[in-house]
Parts: sequence; structure tokens; C-alpha cells
Amino acid sequence: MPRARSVTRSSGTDAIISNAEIARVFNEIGDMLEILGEVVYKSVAYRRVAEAVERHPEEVAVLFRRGTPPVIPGAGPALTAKLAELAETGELEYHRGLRAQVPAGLLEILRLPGVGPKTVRLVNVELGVDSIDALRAAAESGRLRGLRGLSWRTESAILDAIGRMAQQGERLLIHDADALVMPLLESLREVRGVRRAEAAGSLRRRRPTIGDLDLLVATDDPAAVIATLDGLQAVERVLSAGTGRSSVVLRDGPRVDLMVCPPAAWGSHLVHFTGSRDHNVALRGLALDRGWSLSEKGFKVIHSGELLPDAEERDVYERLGLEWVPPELREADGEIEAAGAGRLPRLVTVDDVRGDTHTHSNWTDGVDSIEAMARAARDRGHEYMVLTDHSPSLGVARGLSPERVEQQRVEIDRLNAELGPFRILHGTELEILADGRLDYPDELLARFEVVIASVHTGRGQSSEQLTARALAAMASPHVDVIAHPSGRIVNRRDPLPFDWPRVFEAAARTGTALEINGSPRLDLDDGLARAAARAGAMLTVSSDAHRTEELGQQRYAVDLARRAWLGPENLLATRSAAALLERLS
DNA sequence: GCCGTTTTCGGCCCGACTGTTTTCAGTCG
Repeated sequence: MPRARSVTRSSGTDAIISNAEIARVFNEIGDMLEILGEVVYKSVAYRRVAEAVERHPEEVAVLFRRGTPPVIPGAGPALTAKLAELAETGELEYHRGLRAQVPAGLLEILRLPGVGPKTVRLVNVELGVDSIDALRAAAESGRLRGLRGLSWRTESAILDAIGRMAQQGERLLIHDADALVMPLLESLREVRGVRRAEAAGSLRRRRPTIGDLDLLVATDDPAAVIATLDGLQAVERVLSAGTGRSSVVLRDGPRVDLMVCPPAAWGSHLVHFTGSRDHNVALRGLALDRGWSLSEKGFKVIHSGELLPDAEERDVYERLGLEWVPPELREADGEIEAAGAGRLPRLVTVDDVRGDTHTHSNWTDGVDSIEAMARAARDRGHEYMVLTDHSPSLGVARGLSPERVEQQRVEIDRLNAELGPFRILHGTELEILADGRLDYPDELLARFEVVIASVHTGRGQSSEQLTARALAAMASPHVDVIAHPSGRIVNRRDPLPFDWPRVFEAAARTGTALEINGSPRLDLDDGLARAAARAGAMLTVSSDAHRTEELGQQRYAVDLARRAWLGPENLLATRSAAALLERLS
């Protein structure tokens, strides 16, 4: 699976290594140590720090250079020294040394499902295999089956995995995962004996991208459920099937892991298969403190072996002295402590949302008319919709001239008279030009009810230049929201290298809200959104819909807001139209 | 490699399934 390309930084003369690049180096070290047969906990340590660095809201290398190194959880003396070396020089001697020992092709082989470090090492040492191509050749010529522990069966499984890796690519966007899972769950819920069926795993935690789909079913008849899944039209083939679980590959790509459980143990199973892994590890730690071991089957009293199954998730958390933790927060990032102290936030829900703060129509690059968009928004239960068609510089989107803006205002007035009390608020998605100027004159900007500003061009600029543009836009009294602030598109464009602490500080100071965009941009992501709120910035959730069906995308922005620990008070879109305009005036 | 109301060593979550095995290692979630 290809990792996102790291972002090249070009601030000043001296390139600074990005968090993404540091994470890549550390993850690679973890892989190489595994192949070399090191104790796994060493690899785990590198990967844990990689993840912490990747999620860090500030540029870790910058902090090291400034002499204010951040506290990275899981980094002791050895790994902190390596972080410092990477920050200062952009390179790591230890990493270079490992690369000399481990051919790059072996890291690719390690990514194959079903192939672990032991097998990688085996084929490398015994057959000299050092790339996917060499592995394929060895398997095709039947040389793998001679090795200890491998047979023709493994050989064909490996060829299979290579073929699948070549055709599938990146992780599945949550929008697509939802669409695939819904019909599967419906089919399973119809099976005789099924009490409950839900998606678990990263989909239930509402992560922006999903690797495998995890389904959990509570039933009195496990065999019937597994047989039903294996026989579905959507299923291309069955990878494995036991008495309690089944793995299949869908025709549309992803792998589905189905687990079945007795209804009386639904709670512990759902906790277990929702994860994250680190969250589960923390729960098990708390269980051990109480003399229990925790698995999907429930708590087991260690000294007696007695099993205590739980039918509801709440019961599992309660035994550990915790509030129930919403799935979106289960990332081992402070939620356990908060749940123990009874201080989990009241997260925003879709029902809290009263309007959509970013929509388009066929006046620029949208598909549907303003009226169709407005009616669809009203049908969704919204009280208002901010129409934010593009400003002129975005030529590809046929941005509106000042004259067209005036005509659009007339049209909106007409529709508002007809659709009330629902309201269309007249807004614009305003280009922040490459030199930091805004795309409409102040007199025109003053006439919009809502101005959201965004960067679409000049993406190659340095962190310094990009940050200056964002700050210049926020300094305008007319700019209310920065739309899709990082410029990322999931699986397609990396986020731009803004100086986030400065952006967040300016947003808080000027009262400019930052958008969480629910289109496949998913931008801000949850990590940045959480950091923004901590810095005192206001945020909003919006769909960026270009057609009526896309209004539903706002739900994914709400998902991200929840992952960012946000409540309704953190967001503009949870306010009434009157309260929104009051705050922006 | 990290970490400590089991602190400076010896742990590090727990179980299912597969494949190649006569009791288990490897992989995965």
C-alpha cells in the first residue's frame, strides 16, 4: 500500500524535515528491525513514536531546532536522540545503516497480506529473494515449496496476494466504505437468528480512510450468518472461514472481516473489534489492575477463570470505572483518562447542525440550481444554507463577476420569499490570491452575508508564503471562514505546509472560523481541528456540496469534528441563521 | 526501546485461524 508522499518543505535556505517524513523513516526502521529478527517491542516503539510525530500539530523538527523539543509520548532517550538528529540534519545514520542491511524490496514484500517478517527473512536468506518480482518468479517456478514451513498452498497464496496488491491501491475513503457496508449489513440483519449487526473497526471510529471493513453480528446461529456472507453477490471470494469468523474479498475491492458472537457477549465483542488497538491495550491494562484479563469474550477473573460477558459496551466500560467512550475518541489520545474522571466532552451530533456553511450551485461549478440545492437542504432539516459560489479568479469554476454576484442576490431574494422560513444566505467562496490579496474589492465583500476564503492556487509556495496568505485573509474584517484550510484531498493531495500554530492563533484572535469540509477533502483533519479548538479557534462543518446529493457529505465533517473532541459550541453550523449572522457582523 | 502505586529489570493484550504440523509457528486484528 503506497504511503502518502511526504511534503517537501522549502522555507528559507535550509529544508526542514516534515512530520510525515520523520514518521516514514521511523516506520521503515520498525519494519527493518522486524525483518532482522529484533524483539518486536523495539519495532513497536519506533512505530508508536512515528504515529505520535505524524499527529503532532506542530512541526517537530522546527521545535527541536528552536531548542524547545516537544514531549513525544513513547520516546525515551534513544529515540529522542534520533529525532534530534533527523531534525538537525534531515538524515539518520542508524536508518542508513539498516538500509544497507535490508534491501528496499523486502519492505515491499512485508506489506503483502499473509506475509510476515519471518517469511520475508526466510525467502531472502534461502533463495536470495529481495523484491516482489523475484518473489513472484520464485513462486511461479515452484521454489518456495521446498522451504521449511511452506508448501504449494502458501506459494499460490503469495502469488494471489501479489496480484491483489497490484490491482488495489490506496485505503478506502470513508464515503465509499459507508456505501459498501450498508447493503452488507442489511443482508446480514435478515438472516434468521441475527439480533444485531454493525460495522466495527476504523469505520465505526469514523476514520477518514479505511483499510479492511469489520462487521460484527450477534446471533444464535453463527453458521447461517457466515454462509450468507460467503454467498453474497458482492463477494468475490472467501479468504478464510472458521466457526466464529469469516474473511472475504468484495468485487469492489476491500476485504471484509466478519465476526459473530452470542448476544450476551455483544458489548465486549463490539469494544474489542472497534478498537483502536491502542485503546484496547489501555483497557486491558486497567482490567489487569483489577485482577481480570479482558478479551472479546469479556472479562475473565484471573484467579478463578470465571468469565464475565457483557451484553452492552457501557457495561464493559463501567466495570473499569469509565464512562462509555464514543467510538470516535477511541484512539488512546487522552480519552481513557477523561472517561475515568467523568470529563468526556459532549460531542456534536448531526442533529445539532442547523445549517450548511459551504455549498455551490450551477452559477459556478455546481450541477444543480440554487433552488434545487435550497429545497434539498430544507428537506434535510436545515434552517439555512450558505450559498458560496466561486469568485472570478478561479477560472476553471467560472467564478462570478461582480455583476453576476448582484444578479445572484436578486435570485436569492426571490427564492427566500418563496422558501421561508428557510433561508439562503448569500455568501462567496473567495480566492486568496497568490500574493495574499483577495479576489473581490472590499465594497463588494461587505455586501455578502458570509465570506469563506480559500487557497486553490500557488500550492507550490513555501510555508512562510502560504502562512502569510492565510494571515492576510484572516486580517480582513470581511472574511468569516477559511475553507478547507490545509488544501488536502484524501489519497490525492497532501496538506500544504502551513505554520499551523500561527494560523490557529490568528484565527482565534480575529474570530475567523476554520472549516471542516465533509467532501473527500476531509479538511481540516481531526488532528488539526482539535489543535485549532485548543488554540481557541472557532470551527464549522460543511458539505461543500456541488449537487443536491452531496449535501449529505456534511455528515463526514461532523464525524471529523467528533474525532476532534468538538461539541456544538465549537461550531458555527450549529447556530441559528440569526445567531450566525450576529456573530459574523 | 520504553517504563514503573508490581520502578532500574522484566515485563510489554489476547485470541482465532491457517498451514504444515504430530504439538506448533506465523500472521492478523
